[in-house]
Amino acid sequence: MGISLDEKCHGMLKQAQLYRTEARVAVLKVLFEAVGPLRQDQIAERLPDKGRNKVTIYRTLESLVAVGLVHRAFMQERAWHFELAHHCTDRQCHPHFTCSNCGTTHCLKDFSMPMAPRFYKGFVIQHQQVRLEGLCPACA
Amino acid sequence: MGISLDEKCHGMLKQAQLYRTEARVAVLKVLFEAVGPLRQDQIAERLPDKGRNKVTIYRTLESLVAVGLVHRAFMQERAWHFELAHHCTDRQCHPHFTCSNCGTTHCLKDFSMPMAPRFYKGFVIQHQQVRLEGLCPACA
DNA sequence: AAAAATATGCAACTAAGTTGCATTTTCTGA
DNA sequence: TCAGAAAATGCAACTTAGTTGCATATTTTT
Repeated sequence: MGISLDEKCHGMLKQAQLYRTEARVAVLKVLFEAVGPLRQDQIAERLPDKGRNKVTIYRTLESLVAVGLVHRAFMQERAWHFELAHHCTDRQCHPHFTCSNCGTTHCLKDFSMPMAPRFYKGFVIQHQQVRLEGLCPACA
Repeated sequence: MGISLDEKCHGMLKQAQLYRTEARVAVLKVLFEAVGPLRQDQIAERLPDKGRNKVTIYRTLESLVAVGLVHRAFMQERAWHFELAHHCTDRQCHPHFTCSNCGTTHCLKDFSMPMAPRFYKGFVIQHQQVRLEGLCPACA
């Protein structure tokens, strides 16, 4: 048996040299359990402390993004979506798949998208992000 | 010598069965001349009629998006960015490149990104969108 | 040229996110 | 182990990006 989710979150915060606050641990745990990127309000409703102020949640996310533990995912919906960065490499974030039928978004964590070349007409390509659309297994 | 930009825009609107209004023609022309996706306010300031209401611009863009002449681009920013759809195929929008140094975004119109497979673990992949980051020719 | 269809502008509104500031919590080191 | 420094939290007020309802104006159709 490995370490608990709590311990894992504590370790991540320690390593990032961030204060271990209730809000940070709780937000990390929510993101660990999510199947796809979440908005602030979706995170809020999954938090144990229901009355948590939205400013705190935004600032918590901001601090986690700043140290690279969390990413802001695509924003096709007018709101930021947050997710753990642990399945992303330096050169590529894991791709996201959005079902055009049911609308849900999945992280394709173990899918490896072909990479763009490193150079193109004077552009130096360092990082790529991919968004896929189609039908999810449930709707296909 | 080919047809003028005006005539081109008129033709596009006719084909899409949209009324040919000053706002639509002007917005299309702005998008034709842009080097990358633009926000509503960036479009507004490039319009000949400076006092054009933002609601009109949004509704104009909405109608152009509805008929497929314009796309909302895949960007990492809080505001929507619009661009002509004429370099996109059914399976893929042309990729966007954002320079991490100067911040400008370029449409890589003739760049052909490798495609994702059509099927993956039960997902049917119909469309892909790619965002690249790195250094643009001017900053590299 | 009149009627029908559609687009425009205004004011007021909403959703998502941000800022300033006073208070509370977390960490550090004597 | 506790005092003080550093950082996080909550509140209220604000900003930005986009939307809605409705009266008026423009475009197309007949």
